[in-house]
Amino acid sequence: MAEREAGPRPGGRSARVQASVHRAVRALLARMDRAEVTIPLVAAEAGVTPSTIYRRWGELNELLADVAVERLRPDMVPVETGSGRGDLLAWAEQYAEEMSSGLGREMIRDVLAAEGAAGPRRCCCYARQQIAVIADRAATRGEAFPDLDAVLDGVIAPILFRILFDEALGGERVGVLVEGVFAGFGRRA
Amino acid sequence: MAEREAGPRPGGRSARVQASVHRAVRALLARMDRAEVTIPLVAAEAGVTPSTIYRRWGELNELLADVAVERLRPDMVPVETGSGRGDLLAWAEQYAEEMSSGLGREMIRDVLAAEGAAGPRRCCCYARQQIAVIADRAATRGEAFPDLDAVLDGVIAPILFRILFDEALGGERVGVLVEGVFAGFGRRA
DNA sequence: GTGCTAAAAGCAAATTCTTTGCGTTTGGAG
DNA sequence: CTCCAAACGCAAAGAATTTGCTTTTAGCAC
Repeated sequence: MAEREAGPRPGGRSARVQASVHRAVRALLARMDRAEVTIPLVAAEAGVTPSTIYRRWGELNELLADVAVERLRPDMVPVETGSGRGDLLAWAEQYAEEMSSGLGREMIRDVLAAEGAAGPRRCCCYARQQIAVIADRAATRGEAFPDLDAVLDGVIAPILFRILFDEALGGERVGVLVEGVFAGFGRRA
Repeated sequence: MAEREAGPRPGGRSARVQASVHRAVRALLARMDRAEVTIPLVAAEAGVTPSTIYRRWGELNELLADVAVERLRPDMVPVETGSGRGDLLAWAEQYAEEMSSGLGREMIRDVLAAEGAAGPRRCCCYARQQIAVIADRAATRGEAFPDLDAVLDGVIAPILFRILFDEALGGERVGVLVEGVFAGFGRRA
């Protein structure tokens, strides 16, 4: 946890530019189609020159991915329901809903479209961390809770797979996935 | 199944142009980095003018996605091993390996990066069809075989999720996934 | 076959985006 | 305070994208 975001020391000029560019991207994304957003537009909105953005991010995809990863970072701890299973179900349902929205889907695609695997990895980490919180709480209560990877494969993976490749899963289907993971416990290496 | 690919009547000029553009894309992709491929380059390689490509595909992403979907179409029936479980395992292992390769991963990302959900849907259909073949064979033999969606969620989804967001799964892990799907039978609605 | 038509391709100019060299500003370190 | 390296602005050069117009082509009716 040495790095914060993609920016250097906080407070410097560099950080201010990054912040205003990110803000500009969010503003543009809110009022126009993603296909119409261009770097010169973002630059104008942010009050910087295009070359600044080109030098820092290289291309639009990288910038959009950068912004998307930041927006995908969870901003609250999973709600507590009394049981690990309940926590996971509640969290997974909310996760599925957020990611299924038009904006959510676009952000995932932006993250995947960027070069390198850093962005996707970080998104994976976000989910993993949230689940770890739930798992820790369950352990504290003395409950059994499935392996982290089992949850990733059994719940997160299908949710994202359906959003990306097929049709978003409804809440009941998410519930079935959670049940499945809890039913299939000790089978994993 | 009224449409063939993305092209109009076969044999026309339109189809010839599409074929040569696709060929050009594959040729360029084979000898340079994807980031260096541009529409003017493809046009030159294909012997057409850039505006032809712009009018037909709009942007590079769409063209790359178009080519990628075609390349992702399975070109053979799943190998027969004697049991549904064996068939599925063999097929899933090969699928995971193909998709994990640098080229495979790039093609998936290209498909996802394009506008609209048609490309990803088609990829999903390809996998579904292949699994359906295996399931049908199993049914003919009188074997029990898990639900198609269970296989998609339990095997395909984790494979693709790991490739896209984390680290590709090894063959053993694929085997575990297949086992899991067979172990978790009638639980699904 | 001949001529007609609509769809698609070519061409080229206009526009917009991207890259790059160079000078200036800025925040931090000595 | 002074210096330095990193980052930014500016502007010109280079590429890509869009677009109006013309030409070609394949299919169809006669």
